[in-house]
Amino acid sequence: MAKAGVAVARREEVVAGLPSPKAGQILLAARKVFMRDGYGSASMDAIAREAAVSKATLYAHFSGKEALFAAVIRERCQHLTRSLSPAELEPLELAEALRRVGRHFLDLILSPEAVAIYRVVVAEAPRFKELGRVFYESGPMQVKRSLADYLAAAARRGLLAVPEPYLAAEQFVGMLQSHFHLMRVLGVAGRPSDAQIAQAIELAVRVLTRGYAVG
Amino acid sequence: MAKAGVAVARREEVVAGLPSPKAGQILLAARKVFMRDGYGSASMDAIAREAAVSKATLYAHFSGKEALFAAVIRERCQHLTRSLSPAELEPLELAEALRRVGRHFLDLILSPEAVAIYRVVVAEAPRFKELGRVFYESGPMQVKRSLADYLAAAARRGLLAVPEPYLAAEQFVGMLQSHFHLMRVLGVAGRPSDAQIAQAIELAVRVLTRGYAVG
DNA sequence: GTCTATATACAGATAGAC
DNA sequence: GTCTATCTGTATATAGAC
Repeated sequence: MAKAGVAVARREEVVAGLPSPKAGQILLAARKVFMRDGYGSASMDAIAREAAVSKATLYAHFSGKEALFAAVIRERCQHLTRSLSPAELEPLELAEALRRVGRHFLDLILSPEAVAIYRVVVAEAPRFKELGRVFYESGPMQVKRSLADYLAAAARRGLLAVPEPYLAAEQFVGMLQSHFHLMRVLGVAGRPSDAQIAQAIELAVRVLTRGYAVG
Repeated sequence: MAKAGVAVARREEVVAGLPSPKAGQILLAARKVFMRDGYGSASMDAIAREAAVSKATLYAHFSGKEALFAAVIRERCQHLTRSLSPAELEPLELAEALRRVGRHFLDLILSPEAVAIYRVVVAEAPRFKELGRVFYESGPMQVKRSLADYLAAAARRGLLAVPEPYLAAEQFVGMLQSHFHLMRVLGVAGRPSDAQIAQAIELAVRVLTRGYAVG
């Protein structure tokens, strides 16, 4: 797929909030090429071909390769950010709320899009310093913060003894991540089965609740 | 440092087990350039310059850019692998043994070399499938395996109730990793302080031992 | 084996017609 | 704004002298 053939305008997906439709085409094509080839190996030619526009048009909308890359990353980070609201968790029993958070988190970080963006952001972090921060704050930090808020509330209700809620949240997501994310980003294994995910979540919930049990 | 000046032969470090001294120079230079620029942005010119040899010499020792990259990754993975022996852990008290493993693991994955190799391997994993496996098996898997062996032994001695030692090991290293590794590879934060590391280890040890406490 | 010099392709970026 | 055609530098890789 997407061999070196004649490029056709794609309308599979729309990038919202842009002045021109061409800018959306370009951003979508750039995303595809950057995610597939990485920043260094991606070429402006390939992006123009994929977007079905000329390179001149491409440069009319974005000042250069770096700016285009930054625009792609920012747009994707914004898109991938979907937090669980406290209102969704509050009525649930403790263990069930943690399961819900865990599943949401794993769905997020194991999706092909998230893995692809993780790869390029990590690879280019030394050269695009602010993009690493954008990624971290839009994704992992939000999940940890909302979980930390939930844990703090649970501690106030006497369900747990959590002196450092944010660190406990990091422990929880760390336990989940460890199982699958590394193997996924290294290409060693594909997406885990639902049963594997369920087992990992159960174990993490069990260790966290026992680890921070009251008394 | 390392601006576009006259290259000089470096002898800071020796790459062992190579037939020719030039091959060692080349491999060392390639490592430096690949880690700094990433695979896609690195050039054979830059590597030849850094190694203070001509490009023809470079191609006399390695068949091309891909082969050189693979050689660098394999050599580094081999070098970074240093496991804790079971004999070192056996005489220690449980919590102290876990602290020792935790500190060893964090020292390993937070070192500048490990972070640099992680970045390039993750970035190129889709195109160099076997290198992801080499990295995983030489680093994280070994640590988890030896920790799992220790946990299984502890369970046999009645110190813990660990039904799945390997998964428990993954939880432990995941809790530790979560705190720092992501921020480090994203360039959001530098190396954490000793106090931060000590706190993370204490929390992880506490949660794991309570989570898998007997009874 | 190692060099200098070069072949060949393609990169990012732009000029100028429309 | 968008295109075609092109400029200029640099990429990987190699030929041929020593």
